[in-house]
Amino acid sequence: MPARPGLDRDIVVLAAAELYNASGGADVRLKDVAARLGVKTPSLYNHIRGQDELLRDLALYGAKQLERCISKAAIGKSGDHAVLATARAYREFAHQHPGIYQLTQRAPAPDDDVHQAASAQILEVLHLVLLEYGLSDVEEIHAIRALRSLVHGFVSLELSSGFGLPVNIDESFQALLDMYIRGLRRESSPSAA
Amino acid sequence: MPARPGLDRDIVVLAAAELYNASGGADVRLKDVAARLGVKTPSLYNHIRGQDELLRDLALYGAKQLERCISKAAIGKSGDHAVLATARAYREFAHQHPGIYQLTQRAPAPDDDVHQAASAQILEVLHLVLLEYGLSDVEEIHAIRALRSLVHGFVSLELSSGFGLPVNIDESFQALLDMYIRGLRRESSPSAA
DNA sequence: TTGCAAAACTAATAGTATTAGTTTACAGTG
DNA sequence: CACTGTAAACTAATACTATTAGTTTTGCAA
Repeated sequence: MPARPGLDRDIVVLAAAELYNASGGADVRLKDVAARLGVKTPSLYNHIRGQDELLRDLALYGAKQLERCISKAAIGKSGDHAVLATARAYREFAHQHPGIYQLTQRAPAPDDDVHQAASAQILEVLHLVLLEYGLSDVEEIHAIRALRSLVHGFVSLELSSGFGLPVNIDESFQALLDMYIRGLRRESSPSAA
Repeated sequence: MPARPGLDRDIVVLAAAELYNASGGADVRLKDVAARLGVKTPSLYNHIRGQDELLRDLALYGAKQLERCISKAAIGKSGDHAVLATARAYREFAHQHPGIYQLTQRAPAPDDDVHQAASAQILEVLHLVLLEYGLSDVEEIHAIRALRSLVHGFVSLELSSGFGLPVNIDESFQALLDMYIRGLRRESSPSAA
């Protein structure tokens, strides 16, 4: 005689998200998700199609959260301050949601318009942040790719304990961003601002 | 009546490596590895302890290969040329061995001295490449972390199809390295070399 | 030639995802 | 207030993979 927990898809995704974050990116089994919700594994299938779809849902959920997070950080700021704030918010998001962050790195399926759009939103934020540097289209593409590479690479190494010493990591990140910003300025004003 | 293929650990690891690269980083099952070697799955256990150890062996194998690859690229070069060559070799390695490259990102277990040493070797190469910039210890730590972040981030996004447009990716990478090198020089000689 | 050790095999176990089919709880209707 | 249909839980069953146990075969060495 099952008491009805009143699940729905969002609740399942949220529970999975918490488990992923708690485990720092390791495998999470449907069994564990079900257990956390006080339910047997097959019951999840009333709300999700399966494991693959759940991972996609988590990636989408993460992308939306990440986008909101960096957007808010950049509100009311401009130029270098906006770039710094965005990058820091990005890194902080990865720290606070390590499991979900890693899932957001899965590329959306080519035919998954919703997920594609969510990814594009993140790029849009970076575009807006870089607007006032007055870069050409091509320069901006390079600049966005550079920023993403920089920040993702740093965060990714950091999360996988790639940096041996725990000290000075914040400083390293800051130094990296300083370098990026100097590079930006150089492109935007050949005569040095 | 089994004909003996004459396997050993290295052959198993190599076969797995090829499968990982061919699949671009997706899951590879012991079943597949066994099949490629013309053997039943349990026979693999005569040579490896299990899946986990195989992954660790692959990561180690990859780390050694990567180290050799970037070392060779930097031989006979100095300064900016050495940095560029190293970064390009790193990226090229990831292109040519996408599956193994991703496995090399798994952090070695703290008590796995051999694997730890192989990872350290890679850092050692970067250290040597940066030597002649005359950085302080702290500056060098930042510079190494920056370079790793940069290159790994770029390659990682690239491999996961993170960059929408296939055009100009080489240029983006070059622009990123140019930025890094300018940053390096600035630190090494405040009065501009 | 014989015997031993390594390395293959088959058979069996365990864990997870998934599907099929059954049952129960709740919401809306008479 | 009883009745019924549906959604969502359950149990049971299937498939796939990793792993272990125990058996057999091969090839080398005495």
